[in-house]
Amino acid sequence: MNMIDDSGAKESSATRGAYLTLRDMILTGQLPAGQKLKIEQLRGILKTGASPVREALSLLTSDMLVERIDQRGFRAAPASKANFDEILTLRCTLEDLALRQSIANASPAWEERLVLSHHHMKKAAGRDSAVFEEAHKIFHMALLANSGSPMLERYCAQLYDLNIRYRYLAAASSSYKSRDVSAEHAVILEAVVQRDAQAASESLLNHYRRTGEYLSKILAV
Amino acid sequence: MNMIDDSGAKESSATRGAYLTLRDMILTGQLPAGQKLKIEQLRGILKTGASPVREALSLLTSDMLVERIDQRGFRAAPASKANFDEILTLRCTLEDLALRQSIANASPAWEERLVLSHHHMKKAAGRDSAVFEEAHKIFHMALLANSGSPMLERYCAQLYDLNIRYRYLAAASSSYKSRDVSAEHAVILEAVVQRDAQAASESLLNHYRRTGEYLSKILAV
DNA sequence: ATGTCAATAAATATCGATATTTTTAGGGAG
DNA sequence: CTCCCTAAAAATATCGATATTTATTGACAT
Repeated sequence: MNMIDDSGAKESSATRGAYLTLRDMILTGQLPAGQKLKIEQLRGILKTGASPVREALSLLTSDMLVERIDQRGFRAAPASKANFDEILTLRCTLEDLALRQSIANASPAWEERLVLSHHHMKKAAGRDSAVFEEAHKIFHMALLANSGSPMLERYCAQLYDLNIRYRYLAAASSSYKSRDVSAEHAVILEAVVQRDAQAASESLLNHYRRTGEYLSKILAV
Repeated sequence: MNMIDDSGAKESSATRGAYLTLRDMILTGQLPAGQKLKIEQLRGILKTGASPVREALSLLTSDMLVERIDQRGFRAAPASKANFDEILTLRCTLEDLALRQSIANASPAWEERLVLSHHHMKKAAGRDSAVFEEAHKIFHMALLANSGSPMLERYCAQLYDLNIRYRYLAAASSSYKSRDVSAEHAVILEAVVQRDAQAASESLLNHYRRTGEYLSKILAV
């Protein structure tokens, strides 16, 4: 009956907490790709029982962030240039589809949501990297959020996260500052507002491919 | 040390056993779409502890066959015409991509594997429905298995299963006998052997869309 | 009647202990 | 020196019991 404690937020369930923490640790590289994830070890970090840890790892399997080998435990999903290229290709295919569907279903509410998330992202530009990352994801997901296709959006979100992981892996988000990504974002938004699906898709895909090229060099095999 | 017992197969882990059984029960409709999945109830059916059941359900979340509502348990993923249409669209997009990549990477080994799986499927045509279903899936997955893109193949396999579920839902595989699907399969295979990506993709997508139309009518809202 | 609230029942989530399995390490035989 | 087999250690997987949370029921006041 004493939930007045710690962070103030609702730590709904131990499993969910473990899931979110582990997810973050893998995305940011605190848990390196390919590393064995031992239950006892994680129990220590997450300060919870074995069941929630185990269940969180099972859930992370959905997101392809963790691999499960029957009877032999879990490991952080391995990373490779081939995997990165695959993610980029899939992202281009699926986001193209999602963006076009979103534009086809365009509504004032969606447009407003887009403008707002773009605004928030711009405001977060100078701030803490983690804050910007969050806003950046929200903007990009908002672009796809009107497709009327929940599964498609889920796949896109998954792939987005997998891609983020490579960004962290390739040297703590230095890629953003070196290029004028904010101009690219503005171009995408403008095309969407104009309901120009072709232009929107092209600029979105180029946005990804440029970052992809950059990361590819760094990941060079 | 006495593993001489029952079925003869290796029931590797309780979790895996539960996963496979539950998966089958959901795909075939023994566990109806949207149904609440209570741990105790499943424990009885699967004759195992709560932990493996829970973990199996978490894993089925990956496959979008089970929904997890934090603190409120699990339920079989709901089914709807909208969901069915979404699956069909995604399947067409992703399998098109996978098939074209597979053909681009074509090799004698892959071609032989294809011919064999096609042969096995034909032999299984008259047999038990479950046997044919298995062979049918293997043939279709073999078409995509040369894409060099594991994630893409995983998505395709997932979507294939989700689609199967609707077939069961729409009246126990009567759709197969009513149409000459075996001819369609032969056409696809032939196009692939000829390395004609365009023709292969078109016949594959038509194959799906025809079945889709048929099911759509039955699922009529 | 109807809506609210407390008490009860049911189900989920979590813990701690134990059984199983895999990995590691050590000690001869070839 | 290498290979294989066995014993010990470590880690995973599973069970049974308990704590928490959600859902249900029925009494009571409006």
